[in-house]
Amino acid sequence: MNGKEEKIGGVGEQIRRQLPDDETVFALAELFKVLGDPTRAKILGCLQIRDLCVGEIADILGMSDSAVSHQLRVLRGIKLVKGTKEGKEVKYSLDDDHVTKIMECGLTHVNED
Amino acid sequence: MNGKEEKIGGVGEQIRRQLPDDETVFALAELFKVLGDPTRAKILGCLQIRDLCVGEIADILGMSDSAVSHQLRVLRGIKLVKGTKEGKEVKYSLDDDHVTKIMECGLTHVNED
DNA sequence: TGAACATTTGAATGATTGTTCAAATATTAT
DNA sequence: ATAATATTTGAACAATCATTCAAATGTTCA
Repeated sequence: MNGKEEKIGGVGEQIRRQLPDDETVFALAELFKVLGDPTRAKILGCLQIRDLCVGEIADILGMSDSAVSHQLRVLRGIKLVKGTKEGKEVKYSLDDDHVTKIMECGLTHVNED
Repeated sequence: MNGKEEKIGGVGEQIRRQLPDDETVFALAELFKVLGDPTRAKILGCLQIRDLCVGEIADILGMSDSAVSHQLRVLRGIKLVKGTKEGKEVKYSLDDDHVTKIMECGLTHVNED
């Protein structure tokens, strides 16, 4: 025992027990990672105003349809947005209004000081 | 005009006006990006339980002191945590309780369905 | 059927990022 | 001063990621 390793039943285990399980932490981090890209944040911002199709979002943000489609796939992947086919277009919308709450929550932090 | 470019005064401009300015979007994305790493999320989880110094966090999470210190630097960078020197240790704590609110906000989304 | 439009997909590229390792700094105790 | 402990720092490496480009898929309309 050289004092560097953790003691049996030490502080480590005591606090580890109070932490959320790994699965939860990873899911939470994954959610924030997806929100943590400016392009995706902008796309979500657009969809908070109204439902839009790929081409419209690309127009608004000045990006290629392809780039937008790639990001929408990511957003769809963790159920932040959903797309429903309408003729030859696909109309995208927020999957639930939780997203809006989380982003507002973040905005309060950003807009203070 | 081949129908692919945006019309003058079209949908793009109309919606663009309602979006938060770029500066805000980038700050928001930066915040979420920092939260979007499992290690950093865990560190914040630890500090929600109680103030801790680098070595303790490394112990709890089974990581090297160096790796923890690197991430604490990132967290300090956007004022999510603050560290105060106590002897040869540095005690870290959450900079404000906003962080906890944001993470709880995210957890509600993760724990549903 | 064939042309035009909307979206998706896959590979490639350049950029960013988390961890490791070794070395540096700072504080306390002998 | 020397040794031991705690934290920080910088360079390096592998892994991840966003965008681009070209091609593929699917849908509508003539």
